[in-house]
Amino acid sequence: MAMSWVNEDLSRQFGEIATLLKLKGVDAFRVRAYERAAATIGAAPVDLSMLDEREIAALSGIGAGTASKIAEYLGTGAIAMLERLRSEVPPGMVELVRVPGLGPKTARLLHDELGIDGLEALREALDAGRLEGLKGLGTKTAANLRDAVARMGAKDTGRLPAADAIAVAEQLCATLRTVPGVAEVAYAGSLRRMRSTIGDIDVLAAATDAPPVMDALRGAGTTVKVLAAGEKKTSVLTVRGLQADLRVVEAEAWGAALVYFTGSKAHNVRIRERAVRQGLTLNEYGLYRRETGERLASRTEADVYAALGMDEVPPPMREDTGEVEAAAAGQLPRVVTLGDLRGDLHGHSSWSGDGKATLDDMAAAAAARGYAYWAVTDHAENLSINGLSREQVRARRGDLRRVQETVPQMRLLDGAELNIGIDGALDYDLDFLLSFEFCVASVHSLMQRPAAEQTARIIAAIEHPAVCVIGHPTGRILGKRPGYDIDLDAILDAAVETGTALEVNASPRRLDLSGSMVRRAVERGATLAISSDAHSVGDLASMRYGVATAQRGWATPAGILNCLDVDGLLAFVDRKRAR
DNA sequence: GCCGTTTTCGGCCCGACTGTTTTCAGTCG
Repeated sequence: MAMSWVNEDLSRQFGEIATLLKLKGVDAFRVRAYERAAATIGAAPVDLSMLDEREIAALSGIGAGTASKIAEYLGTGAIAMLERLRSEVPPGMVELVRVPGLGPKTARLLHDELGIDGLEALREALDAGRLEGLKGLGTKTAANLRDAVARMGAKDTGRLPAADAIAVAEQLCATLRTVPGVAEVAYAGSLRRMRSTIGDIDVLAAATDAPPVMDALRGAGTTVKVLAAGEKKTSVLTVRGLQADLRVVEAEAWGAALVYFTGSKAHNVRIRERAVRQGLTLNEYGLYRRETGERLASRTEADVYAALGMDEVPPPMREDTGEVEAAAAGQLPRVVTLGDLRGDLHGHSSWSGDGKATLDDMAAAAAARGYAYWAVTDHAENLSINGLSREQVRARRGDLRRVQETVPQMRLLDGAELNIGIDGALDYDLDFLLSFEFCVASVHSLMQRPAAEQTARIIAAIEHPAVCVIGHPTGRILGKRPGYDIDLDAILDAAVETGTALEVNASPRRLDLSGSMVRRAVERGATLAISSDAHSVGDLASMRYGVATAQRGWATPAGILNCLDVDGLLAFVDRKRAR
């Protein structure tokens, strides 16, 4: 994607440096420094090519050495140190450490002793039984590696879209809640932080007796293979090639364990460093005074952060992208929460071909969520199968007036989700468009166009007086298709200039804008709309994933369109139209 | 390599599990 291509490439290159250094066996702290730099760069809300070397060195985790390498990359397009490392480390070793359970030490051993230079050579050596007998490697290790290599060849591997992982995780949690003696169960990890794709499922349980909970996981219907089973922790392979890790703790340690298990790893390392500087030590059982061993906090996450002298950090923000410093200074932004939302501005009824519930049912469910308004934005005429003709729009308006009577406490807004044509043209005509109360405009076709063309068509829609929100701005479907190429900064500038909002589509299949794009939008002062894009009653509950995604981008209620009350919202529409 | 309420050197988060070891190294998160 056009956005932050420089950052992504740099992040990848520093990640590769870290991997190669690890394979060379250098000091682990140096490796960690490069890993941290890669993470910082990958999450930076500003394109690094826009900054000078001093500003780059001011980023947390980036010092003079890394900054000069970044400058070198920006000047020459390459980092000489990386080129040198690539020539020094046999290429196949990078492939070897991708095998779960096979780390740098073993990779080095396999290469030096057996000449194994890649996955294929490892397979052959395993088949020939050549690993057994190597010092430190027995028959069990060989069998585990054989399994791991075989799994790598299977179809269902790698990260899953959040929507799929949520389904597995919730099923797992439900199973564990039925175990006697279990006080609390929650999923943590990247799922709780609401990353858009999920590598594994982390489940935490509080119970007086751990073994029955472990047994329940091993026996769960979703469990394919047990990878590790100890007193405090069990790891299994579940359906869809997803690993699930379960930790069981006493209820008194719940908060500390939740902090630990939610991560991110980088966030944990940073707050543990902070603890050490205060003469404390933090682990999954609590925050302790170093000298006396006295436990200062552990029951809730709020207790732990408070005892560290920090604001409590919402899980989606725990990525070590500045939140630790901000929370320590008491300056963490008060990010948007579900309770701040006054309505939902993108939803469908059965008037659209793809809507699965009637206007009555959708409106009743939206009202039951306590919304002050709900915009029904059925598809417009240019979406051939699902769209509404003008005749159907007029008929729906009659229906809308009738349904409005049934939900007196909530304002139903007569809306549409328009189609952005290849040249930026919209459905209907100007007068008809202005007869709607609220319009979202989205790209639904011709998604593989060059960035310049794609950007221009979206900006054309942004400039249209009837368009209040651009729906799912990048068009990505997680696990299925990447977003279209756009120049996000140009789109953000146009949105700010015209007073148009960009959507944070809350569907866990989309999460579009992404968290990092939200952060960029917030930096540039763009208005966002968090919308469920519900096609069914159940979809309305997806809003929480949109809120989490907005939190990942540090969005505050002040920048969210649907945190406004009805009057504020309608004033926003009027201002846009007056331009 | 980074960093500072130990501030330009000397530290750097902490624990669980496995396998192959008789006390611990390697890997993972």
